[in-house]
Amino acid sequence: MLRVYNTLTGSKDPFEPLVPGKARMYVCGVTVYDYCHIGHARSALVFDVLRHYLEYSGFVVEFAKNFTDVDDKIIKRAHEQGVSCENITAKYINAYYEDMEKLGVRRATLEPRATEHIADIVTLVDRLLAKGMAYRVDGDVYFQVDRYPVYGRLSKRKLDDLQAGARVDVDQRKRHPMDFALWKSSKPGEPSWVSPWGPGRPGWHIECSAMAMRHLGETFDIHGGGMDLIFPHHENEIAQSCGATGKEFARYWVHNGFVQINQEKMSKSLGNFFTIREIFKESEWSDVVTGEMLRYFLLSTHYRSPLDFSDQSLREAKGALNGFYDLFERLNEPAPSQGVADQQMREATTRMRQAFVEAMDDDLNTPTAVAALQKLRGETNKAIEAGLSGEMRRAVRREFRTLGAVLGLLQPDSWQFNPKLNPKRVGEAVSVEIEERIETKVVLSDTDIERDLAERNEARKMKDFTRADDIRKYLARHGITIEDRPDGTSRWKR
RNA sequence: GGCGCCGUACCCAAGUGGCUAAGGGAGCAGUCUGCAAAACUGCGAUGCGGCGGUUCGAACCCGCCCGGCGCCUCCA
Repeated sequence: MLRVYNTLTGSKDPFEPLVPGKARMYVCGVTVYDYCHIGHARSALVFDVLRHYLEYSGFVVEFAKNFTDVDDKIIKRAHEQGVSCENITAKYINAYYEDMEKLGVRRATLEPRATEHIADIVTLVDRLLAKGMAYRVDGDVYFQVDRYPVYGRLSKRKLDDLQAGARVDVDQRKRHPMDFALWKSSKPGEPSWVSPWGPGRPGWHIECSAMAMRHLGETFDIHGGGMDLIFPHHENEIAQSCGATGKEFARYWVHNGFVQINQEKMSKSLGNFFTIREIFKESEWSDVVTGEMLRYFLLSTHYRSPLDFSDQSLREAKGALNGFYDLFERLNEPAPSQGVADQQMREATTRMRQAFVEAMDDDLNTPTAVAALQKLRGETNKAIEAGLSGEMRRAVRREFRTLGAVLGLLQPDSWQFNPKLNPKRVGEAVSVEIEERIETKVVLSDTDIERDLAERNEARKMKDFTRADDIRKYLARHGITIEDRPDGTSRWKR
């Protein structure tokens, strides 16, 4: 049974959904005013994996992930560029879909937008006003935090502590410094909707409460997002939701850790920011390969731990994945109908599947789950060595595909031996790091490589091994590895 | 000032009270190969930042110290 770390309780809690067999989750999506960075990628991937694993475990998953499409930053960006807010949000929603597709992150089953739920938001604010948990100041409406007695239960903070730490100028019209806006009156030129309190727009936190309740009900199972959302965003969501309904809001609060650069949080001020599209653009590998490298890298650390992004870590992910795809090539080779290692392979597969499930059950321990796949890779290679039937080979490949699918890995039939997946920037010079030196190589085209390979095989037939090895060395300098097969043919990979 | 996290081999990274401290990458040696690649076999932390303590027993619990980081303000 799956156990997830619940920020609310501070412990790994068994996942028991409200409705048996059904898992309802809401994840805070992005504010669409800029391109997504690798941190967004991590968050999106973590919850995509959680969803996959819930499905693998037999749950029907209802998964809502919102777009925040009305917000100060969007308005600012629109003003800067002299375009409408819709212009900005449409552009970055599109970019988001492109990036996520390359990462292999599926769309949520529901993708609500704040601007499409103004009526729900107004109703919710009204409820809070009626209950005396919110108050009006001019055209604004604020949530009054001291009317919600357990404010701070998610982030484990006390209102008094927060007051002491407040560093921001406090709006004097607020009754308590931590009161936050549910509804903001809009200035001229800002997006605006009619409301009982005058023209305005929703505050940041209220949209998630309204959309989650609308689509998943007043109480649902999982609410997720990045660590940084614990306070104040999720804290405020809880306060206003529970305040309005008197019921529990989300039952499990799941938060992912940050991506860092050189042990420091990524931030625009430090200039250590990598957008997803930047990484794909600069990768020397095709999008399919780069996407899988990124996923492997992001899942090789537990989702709650900080994770340091670097070129080296991506390269290591590539190296680790190569082993799997080398194995899949081997599994495709001709095999006997009876294998002496079949039985032992069957047992190893069962063992590894159990290890995989056990790891994922333990708060989505993807590093250990990946280790189980690696272990199975070793066992399979050994079994092939000993003799593995064709039928068993196909069964093992299916197993890798099934378990890999939970993590979004190991799906392509072929990888490094599939020329279609690899060539990129043909004819261009790229920098490669070889033994801590940066060298330049030219990316060869497939036809160039095939031609050289044919020439080399001619030389080999003539026993001109000097010539053959020269060609091998030449290709090696350009990052091409040749594999000679027992039948005399050769294949190559980048 | 308040709250919290991390420090495991050359690198990445599981493990959080009890069999020989997972797994990957890199490395070295061997088998195989015309040479390679891949694969296989073997090697690699007597120790888990340091020092104390609790315990029959600790990388895992407690205390102190050292080093690094996050949140308290928009942020995945």
